[in-house]
Order: sequence, then C-alpha cells, then structure tokens
Amino acid sequence: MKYDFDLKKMCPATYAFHVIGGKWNLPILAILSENETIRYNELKRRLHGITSTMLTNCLKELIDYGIVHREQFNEVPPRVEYSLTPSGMKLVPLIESIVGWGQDNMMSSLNNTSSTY
Amino acid sequence: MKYDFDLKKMCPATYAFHVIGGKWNLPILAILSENETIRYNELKRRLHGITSTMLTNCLKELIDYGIVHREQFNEVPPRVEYSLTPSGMKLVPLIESIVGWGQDNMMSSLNNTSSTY
DNA sequence: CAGCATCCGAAACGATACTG
DNA sequence: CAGTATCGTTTCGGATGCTG
Repeated sequence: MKYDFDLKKMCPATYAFHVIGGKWNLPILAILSENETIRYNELKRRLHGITSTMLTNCLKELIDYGIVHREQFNEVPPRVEYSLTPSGMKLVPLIESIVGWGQDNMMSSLNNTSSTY
Repeated sequence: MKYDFDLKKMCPATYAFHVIGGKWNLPILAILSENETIRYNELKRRLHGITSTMLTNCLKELIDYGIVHREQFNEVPPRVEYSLTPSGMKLVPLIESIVGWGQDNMMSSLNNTSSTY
C-alpha cells in the first residue's frame, strides 16, 4: 500500500503531525526508542490495551512514513522484528521536548494559585 | 466549561499532543505566533476553510489549556482579540522543530534527488 | 507467532441557519 | 462582529473471529 495522499501537496506540518498523531503512534515510538529491536507480540504486550488490528495498522503507517523498519525472518514459528529507522531516531528527542513542555504546562494549569504567567 | 477529563490522570504526552493535535489547532497557533493579537474574524479569514463552529471550539480548547488568551472589549460592534500566552509561545519553537523534521523526512521519503523546496 | 477481514460505536469534523 | 444551535458526515479506534 502506498500513501493515501500526494506527499508533494502535503504541508510538512500536516505530514509531521500525522506521523506522531493518533492514539498509538506515540506510545509505539516510545517503546521502539527503548529497544534496539522488538517483536510484534512483545510490542503488543507492552502497549497495554492495543488490539492486533490497531497495532498492525499503525506499524504499516509508520513503515510507509519511513519511521519504522520491519524485518521478517522466515522461520517457524514466524518472527518479525521492528525497529526505528535513523529518521525515526531523529524524531525521538523532538517528541520528548514537546512532552516536557506538556509536563510543565499541565502543572501550571493545575495550580493557578500563583499566576506566574 | 472545564476539562472533559481529569488532568491529574492524564499522561503529559497525551496532553501535549491533544493540545497540538486536531485539524486546526496547529494552523491557529501558527497564525497567532505571527501576530501579537488578532481578532476573531481576521483569524477566521486566514484559516481558509474553517467554520465558525470549529474555530470557536478550537479556541475554547486552547484557552482552557492555557495556550491562548482571549480579551473581550465591550464595544459596539463587539471586538475580541486573541493572542498566545507565554506558555503558548514556549510551544512554538518546539513545534517548529517537529515541522522541520517533517520537511526533511518528506524529502527523503519522496526521493533522493535534490529538490529546492 | 504475526497478522487480516469484517462490522460497529464514538468522536471529530463540517454545513447551515440563526442571535446578542 | 463574534459567536451559538442543530444536525449530518466522515474518520478513528476497537471487538471479534479467522488464517498461513
């Protein structure tokens, strides 16, 4: 499957936030960033609550975007390992900075007693 | 109106990406970052295609999150000005770094021949 | 083990009409 | 000018069952 849209017509912001948007993409990237490689079911186990359908769909998307690498071993039982591509690794610290902002901002949203802003 | 969810139970990542997620939040932040203040209809005009309903909803969310400031002047005709809060301003460069990554990654997804945009 | 096919409900998005 | 109310559409996430 290829992209549902024309990359050339897509604005980079829309593109970037499509990659990291959605309910599971971010958690998947987080786990992948903590492991060199990880197998399908192990990934699924750590993403508490995700279904096979969703995990497969998300991984496909991330692979299409060049964020995730899929390596299939033709063994019995089958083994498939997932990992971040260099492009995906570059993304991780950027995401972390946004999450860090989220932490700070959640705090100040909670206690509006001293309005430092 | 208050939050639909309990901030204390929300993970910062989910929080942060809810703030910048959605179809219009990012474009709104982009325009706000380019203007000290901006009025409702001017904002709407620049967000080509947005409806009043969506704009109002998004602004409400962003205000609840402490990202956007709303200042209402009791004049006739009514005037309301929107601007980024300091918290919102802090977010802008982080978003830009992600968008920058998006540009690079789009390029390498497209092909490896040099292109000027 | 690592998926795919199908169906369904909830949430996001949007068009239209109307108001202080 | 700056919104609200109502309703229809579209997209996303999820449950379940099946397969190589």
